[in-house]
Amino acid sequence: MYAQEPHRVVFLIDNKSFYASVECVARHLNPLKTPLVVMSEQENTNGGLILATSPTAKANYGLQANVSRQRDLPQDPALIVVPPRVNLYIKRNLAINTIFQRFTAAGDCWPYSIDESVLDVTRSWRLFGASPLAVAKRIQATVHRELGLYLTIGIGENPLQAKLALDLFAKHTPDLIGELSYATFAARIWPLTELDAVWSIGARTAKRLKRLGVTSMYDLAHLPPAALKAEFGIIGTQLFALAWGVDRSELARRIRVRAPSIGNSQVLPRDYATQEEIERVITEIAQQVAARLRHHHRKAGRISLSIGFSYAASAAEQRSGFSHSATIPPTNQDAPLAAALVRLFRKAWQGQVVRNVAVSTGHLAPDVGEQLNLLEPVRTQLHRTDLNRALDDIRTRFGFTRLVYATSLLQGATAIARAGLVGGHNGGNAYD
DNA sequence: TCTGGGGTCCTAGGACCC
DNA sequence: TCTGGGGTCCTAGGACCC
Repeated sequence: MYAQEPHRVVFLIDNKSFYASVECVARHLNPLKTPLVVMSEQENTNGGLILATSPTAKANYGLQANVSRQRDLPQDPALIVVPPRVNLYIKRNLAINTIFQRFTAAGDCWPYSIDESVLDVTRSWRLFGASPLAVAKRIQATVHRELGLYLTIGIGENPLQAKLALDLFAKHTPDLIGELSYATFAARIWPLTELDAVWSIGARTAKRLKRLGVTSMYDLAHLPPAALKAEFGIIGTQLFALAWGVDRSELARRIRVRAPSIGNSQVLPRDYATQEEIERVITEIAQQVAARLRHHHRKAGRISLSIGFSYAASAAEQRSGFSHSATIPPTNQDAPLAAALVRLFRKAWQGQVVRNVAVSTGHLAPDVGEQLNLLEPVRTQLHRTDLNRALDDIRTRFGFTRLVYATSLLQGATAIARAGLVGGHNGGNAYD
């Protein structure tokens, strides 16, 4: 019955407890045997946010559930707690993907996030082993030998199967490899009852499915497609395909981003009540976003401002905040961007106490030309431009936004209070 | 998950056009 | 305007992922 579907050999590879493992290796400790957590402590993280937990830390301290706060950590000096070095993780990610490209053509390897990649090895796996499984083991061994890191690998006949094999099986087996195929899909997936453990089903969708009487993947696969479509629209069609392991998307097409955007957001370290204070933050974030636009050689033709209220204000207002957007003459300059955002804010704000500010830009268009400045050696500036161009090329090719973090390596000292943070966390030394 | 951050995609109603 | 119907774009909000 699956004869018409694509039959590829797809690997979805991720790094076991990536940030924590990188930190272990950097300390000459075994990533699988060392209890270590990576904790980000910023002014607004309310004591500390846990970004990563090593397998041993999970096992020895009962941290199986998603522990995300410092207050949930046991007080034990044996548990190593370290700050994040996001720039170092980006470098390791690039090194890992360089290794992957020994096993595929460059065009068949897609970085998916800072610790995940998709490899289509349909055309190349026979060069490296007797079976896809053997090739997966060889990739694991190579990365472990050269970088000390452990890979988890999902194998499937399409990207969806590889992803589910990774999430649902590979992470729970000793060899850290999981396999799914059209032939095994039903037997392995349909018994699952924890629907929101399945990629693309979140808590909300799981709840709605429960209301429809769906308590397992089997139920989902056997609901009339028309009923799913009526309840969920296009998402319903996607859920039906999900339940049958069908994924007709081609990787190259899947990767293309339809509506790219660049933005920054912040949970404020405390409640902000005055217009002046709030607008100061909006302006700062606008400047940060404008700088990123310039680094990417982009201008934005559209801006969006999202304001999250404090909990008290949310309760009083019966809504958690507001979000508005506007089309603007394309720009990547601080002043017009900030002015447009402040205008949006004044139009919509009615005095509510604010805790979250998000600025996003879209309708991105190429910005041609780069103005050299007089303060830095020309070589430095040209090097920066080249590096940005290379990163832009990667992003254009792979379409994946995680790589934007890398440009933060280049931002250096700015007047912005959070300069040096990458994705809101400590970047560490770029050249570690 | 009483506040991390950066993203993408989909929906539904309204505006507007022919 | 006691008004048909199809199509597109815009916008705010929702959902999900890493």
